[in-house]
Amino acid sequence: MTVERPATDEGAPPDPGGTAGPPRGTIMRDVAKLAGVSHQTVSRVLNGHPHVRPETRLRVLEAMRSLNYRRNLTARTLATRRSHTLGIIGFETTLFGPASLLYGIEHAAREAGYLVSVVTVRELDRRPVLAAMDRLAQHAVDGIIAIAPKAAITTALAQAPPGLCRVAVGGAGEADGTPAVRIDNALGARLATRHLLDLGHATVHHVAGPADWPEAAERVRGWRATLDDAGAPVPPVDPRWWNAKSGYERGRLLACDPAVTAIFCANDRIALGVLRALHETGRSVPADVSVVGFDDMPDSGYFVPPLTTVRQDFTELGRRSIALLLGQMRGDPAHAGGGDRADRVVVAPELVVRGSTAGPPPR
Amino acid sequence: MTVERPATDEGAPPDPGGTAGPPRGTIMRDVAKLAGVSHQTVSRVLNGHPHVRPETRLRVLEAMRSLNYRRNLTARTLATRRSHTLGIIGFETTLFGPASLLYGIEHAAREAGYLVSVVTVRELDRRPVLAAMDRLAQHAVDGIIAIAPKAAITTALAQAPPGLCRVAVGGAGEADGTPAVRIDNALGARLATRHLLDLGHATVHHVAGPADWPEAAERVRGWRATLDDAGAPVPPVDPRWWNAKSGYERGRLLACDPAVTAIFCANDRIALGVLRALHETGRSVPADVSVVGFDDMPDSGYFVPPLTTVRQDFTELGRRSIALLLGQMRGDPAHAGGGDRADRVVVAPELVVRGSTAGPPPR
DNA sequence: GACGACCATGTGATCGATAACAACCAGGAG
DNA sequence: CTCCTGGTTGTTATCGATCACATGGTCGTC
Repeated sequence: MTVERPATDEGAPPDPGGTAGPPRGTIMRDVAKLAGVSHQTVSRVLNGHPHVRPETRLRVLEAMRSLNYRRNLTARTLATRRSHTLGIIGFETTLFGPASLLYGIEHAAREAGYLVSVVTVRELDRRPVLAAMDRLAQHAVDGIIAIAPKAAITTALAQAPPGLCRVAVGGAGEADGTPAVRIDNALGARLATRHLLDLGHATVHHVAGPADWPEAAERVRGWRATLDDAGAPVPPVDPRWWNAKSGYERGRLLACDPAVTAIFCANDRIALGVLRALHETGRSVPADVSVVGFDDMPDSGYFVPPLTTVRQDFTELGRRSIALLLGQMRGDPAHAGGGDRADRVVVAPELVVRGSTAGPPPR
Repeated sequence: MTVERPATDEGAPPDPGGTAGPPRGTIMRDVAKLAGVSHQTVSRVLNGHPHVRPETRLRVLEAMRSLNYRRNLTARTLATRRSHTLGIIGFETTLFGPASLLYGIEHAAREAGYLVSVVTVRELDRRPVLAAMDRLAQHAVDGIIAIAPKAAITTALAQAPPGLCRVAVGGAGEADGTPAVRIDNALGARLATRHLLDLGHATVHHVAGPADWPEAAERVRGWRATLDDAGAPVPPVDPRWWNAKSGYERGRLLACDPAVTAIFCANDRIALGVLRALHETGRSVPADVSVVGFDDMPDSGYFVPPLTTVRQDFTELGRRSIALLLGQMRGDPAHAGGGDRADRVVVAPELVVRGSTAGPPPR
């Protein structure tokens, strides 16, 4: 029977992969030959199929080890149509939030046995997002996760090549058929605003992020709703970019108004600018004015003073988005998308109280 | 001759890719059939080979367009052994520096026609780095770029699977055979220290980064050399982690010593902590103490006061590392590695003077 | 003792491209 | 007119895995 015969007979082909020639890596056939089995049996061992005699399995494993065999994932992908690679479309990935998201996603993907390929887009138009998806699709990714802070990305996602699973993470998760994972921005804004009102402030001013970013809009919404609920007046907002410069400029104006005693900023960078503006105009924080941020960047605790802020758990966000994507790929109906509720994951943020908030100054 | 015959004869196979069946994408054969040529001719058109009649080429292109054909890169990779994918091994990619590097690398790679796959490692031991390389190698990347701030990564890189090109970016570029791209950290430190000395300070204190990070060590070296050259005393250093907490703790100590009038910090985050410590102890910046950072993070210009710092051009760094890697892959001898000098690219940083530096206080 | 079920394994086709080689055609040299 | 050369195209093997199916044993059963 075949098991007993030595590994070197078999009609004696003229040793094509012999000693000469370019150093081609060891392949399944080499392992099979050494173990005295067929390549198919090697494949079975590799994929953990049942119906392989333990003794045979050991012999194959031993052969793989001694030849230092690694399977060629390209060939596997071609045959199975599954690349075990996920595509990530990123935007502004040098910022702390997106970078953290990327980090969390990569980690979760690896644990699930996937490699991630990253494409960053510089503008949030439909065109470059479609191009990115196309590129990823050509590279045969099994699914796509888009870091999608603006609606343009999400709508572009809906036009993905059919059959390619996708998930949007971040943004506001507008319902347009693409499963999404996001932070509850409105809740975060409520927590911040509530905190300030509870400290006794008559109202809370807000330095908002860009108006066309759903995340910024949601934070405005949560802030306004909380003020309304409390019967507090709602000051005007003037949306700006997510950086310290915006906070500084807006802060200089707010600082002139002695009625301003509490400011909720759309993110920590804006808060940094606001803090500097207040400092420069001689308004002390938190004695004269309280400030709250959003994100909990790594060093927010070392601003002057340490910043009270709303923490987003980006790692969790990454984990949840991978889970959602994999569920969808598995055909799990709970994640199928399209109107059902399980395809909208919302993660709760958390208020971190530090030294930049206190009660209003006595009048 | 074959060109004239309609696309539908050819022994009439029973329309295998017809209307029924699973929606398999269009492949080269479909295009070939529609254009009335062989699949090989389609391949020639796709790869821009000469010796294709212009008329034929147009017919093929037209067929590709009308079928919305996209070539299967997996099959191409299997046949050519080139995946047009690069592997990136990242460390601490949520920090501004590495995140920017990643961004720059991805951009440059895309322009060169490559996709990037990212693996982040959590510890800088040899083991996880080797595992990361292994994973990337299995996915058939054409080359590897490692964001390599510590020596452990670089030495691990040297053990990469033979034949796999690699480049280290960041770190200090220790000569161990791996081509490397890096910032001239010593020069950056010199610029900062020189700037402070030129302002009239008797000496410059330094809050260093972790001792086992070559980048931190190089900055210490540049700082010390500059002091030596000027005949200034060299205060002791106490290496710490790259965050604001370190700067704060060290800053509290330095603030107690009235002789301290100038502090050079190993990065902007440390500088943030130092600024806070000085502020809390009532030492004014820059009137009493001058502070310089390193990195030029996005909001350093909005610290209190705006931070004078050393700017690293991460985008350029990414561009250069891709260029080096591609040159090496091309077999270009100028980039071959192994003792020759062209495989050590050093990028010069730049001093950005803002409001945190001034002359020493009058005694 | 013949039959079928089931385990263990091998054989050949297939995934979708590229590479190597052969075939056909036209035109110029001898 | 024949031969040779080189542009244009087709045919077949190949990359390295998986998948579908066939095959040859072992075992229990009637």
